[in-house]
Parts: sequence; C-alpha cells; structure tokens
Amino acid sequence: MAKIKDNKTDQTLCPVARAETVVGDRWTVLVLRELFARSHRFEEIQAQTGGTPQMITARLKKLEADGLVTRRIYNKHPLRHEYHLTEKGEAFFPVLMALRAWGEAWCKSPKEGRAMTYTHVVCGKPAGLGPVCESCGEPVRRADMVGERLPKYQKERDARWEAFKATR
Amino acid sequence: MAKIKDNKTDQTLCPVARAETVVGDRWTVLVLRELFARSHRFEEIQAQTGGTPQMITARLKKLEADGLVTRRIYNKHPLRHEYHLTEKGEAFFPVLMALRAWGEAWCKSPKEGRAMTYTHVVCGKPAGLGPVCESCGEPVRRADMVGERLPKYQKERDARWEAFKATR
DNA sequence: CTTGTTACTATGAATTTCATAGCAATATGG
DNA sequence: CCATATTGCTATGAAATTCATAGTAACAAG
Repeated sequence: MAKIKDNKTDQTLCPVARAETVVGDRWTVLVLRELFARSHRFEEIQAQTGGTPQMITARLKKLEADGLVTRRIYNKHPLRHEYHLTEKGEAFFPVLMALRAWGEAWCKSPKEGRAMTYTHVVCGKPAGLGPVCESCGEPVRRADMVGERLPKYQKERDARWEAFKATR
Repeated sequence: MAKIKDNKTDQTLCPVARAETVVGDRWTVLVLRELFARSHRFEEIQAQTGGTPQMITARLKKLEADGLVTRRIYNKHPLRHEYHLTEKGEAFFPVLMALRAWGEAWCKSPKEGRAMTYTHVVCGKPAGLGPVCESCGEPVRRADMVGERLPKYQKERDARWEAFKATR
C-alpha cells in the first residue's frame, strides 16, 4: 500500500517544485536555451534541439501559456511567428547560467573545452562560469554579457543545421 | 519529412544539454531538493516529493550512476541505506538556488510568502534570493548558508509526512 | 505549373508513468 | 511465540507520453 494522495505540487509553497512544473523538462530547457541563443524561429529551434515537431510545438505552447514566451508575427500570408522571451522568460537566465556552469564543470571532460565564452561588457573581460564576473567580481546580468561560441561548438551547430536542412 | 538524425545530446559540446541528460527531469530535481534538505532516507524522499516508489528508486539509481549520490549503509540486517550527495551533487546547489529564486519571484503570488529563509553565517544576516548575499554582497556558498523553513512551509511538510504515514 | 519554404499536424508503435498491491526481513509488544 | 508494525522496496497492468516517420497547408519563386 505504497500510495500518495493529493500530489498537487503546484499547490506547495516550495518554489523549486513550482518552478519544476514549468521548466522541469529536458525539451523545455533546451527550447529556452535556443531562445536565449537568439533562435527565434520554429525551424531553428527544432534543428538545434533535435526535437520532433510535436515536442517543440508542445513546449512552445506551454511556455506561452506559462508566460515565458510570446509569439510575434513576422509575416502574414502565410501567417508566421517568431518566438521571444518575456520578462519572466528572461528572468530564467541565472538558472540557465548556473546549469551551464555545472554542466561545464561536472558533465564534460576537461579536454573537450568550453562551448561558449562570455565577456562582461561592464569591465570588458571574461566573465567565467560563476554568478559574479571572474574578472571584476560584479554580479553578472544578462544585459551585461556578450557570448561567443567557440569554433568547435559553432561548427557543431552549423553541422546540425545542414543535417536538418538536408532531410527536407 | 520532418526528421532529425543522430539526436545524441550527450555528445554535444553544449553544457546545458549535457546537464539536462542528468537532471532534466522533475522527479530528479525534487529528489535533489530533498537531499539538500537533509532528507536522506527513501521514505522521507518519497513522502516529500510525492513520487511513487518506482519513480524514487529509478531517480536514486540514476543519480548514483551519474555520480551525484552515494548510498551509505546505516543498518545491516535488514540492509538499509541512506542517500547522500557527492561533491558533484553538492555542486548542483547554485542551480537549485537559482531555480528557487526564479520560482519565488515568478511562480508564486506575493501573498503566499516564502517557503524558506536563508541566513548567511559569514555576516549573520539574511542572504535573500540572489547568488550574492543581499546583506553583505559576498557570493553565497552552500556551507555558509543556514536555511530555516517558515512555519507555513514546515506545517505543509509535516502534513505530507502524516498523510504518507497514514496510508501504510 | 512545378518546385521550394516554413510550420506545423497525423499516425501508430514503443516507452514511460502512475496508481495500486504486495513482499521480505526484521523489530517490537504482549 | 506470535501478531503487528516498520522500512524499502518490487510487481502489475492501464493510461499517458514520446518517438520516428509521413504528410499537409499556404503561399513564393522561377
């Protein structure tokens, strides 16, 4: 009789549980990563996350319903939308950065090298992985960061795009 | 022909994708939350996350395989284990804190109030929600934080425990 | 009037999750 | 001894989700 009643995590006071009902899903986080990487179109997001159309459609719809994403028309006839982060979506940035830092430090072998480098434009130096700039010690904010993909990672993304295009 | 080949996210250079293959799952994050909250036994974790036994067993096994958790025998005959965070698991703390901050700020109505308060023992004052102490400005580390559950949240947890015990 | 582009929807098999039940090994109380 | 309680799972089958693959809708370009 191992049972749990009333598993309503969205009614808990715990902010982690609340957040997880929104972003507690691999595809959702990958979609958010792409939006932060300035991929705003369905195709780009699909290609770079490697998700099926349904996965991406479902996540974008849920993210919109949860208020992290807005659709913006960039073409009528045929109707086409771009997906952009709202303020709530933008506010997710520190979580992504913390996840990135943990991923770099604990989920990769050192010889693989980094995927990105971020420059802290306030001081003009590398920001490193932490929540404060490793060069000047100030807390880093999304607006103060300029990211650059390292060649190897850029090539990986280009290759994914080519591979995607080749199948359609 | 909308298809993607070779969706091997664990081979990408992207640290976010790498991290997500490990922690990109609601139950996994909730289990980690409990381990950080010093719930080390299967029952406690099950009761507080609201997961079924299989969900918890599967996550704990995967977390162990991925090196975030170790089992520690606390009783032979019958063999009983406690689950503890490894260094890799402990290093996940900043991600959880960022998620907590986002959850408090964007997934709850203000009148609900916080679940926890953290004191930064270095300065003895409230640490707030950010990656740096709101009182002294220093980056906060897990070892320098003392968390306390607010009464409402503590009651919620007590109630969950009682409800769980009542069914077995 | 054929081919290409973009953003999906449709379908069915495979996998995962969930709720519920049960069990094994021992401690505890009478 | 014997019944009941405790702890940490495993077993089972229905329900939901995911995945791979294919196809469609609405136009644009040549």
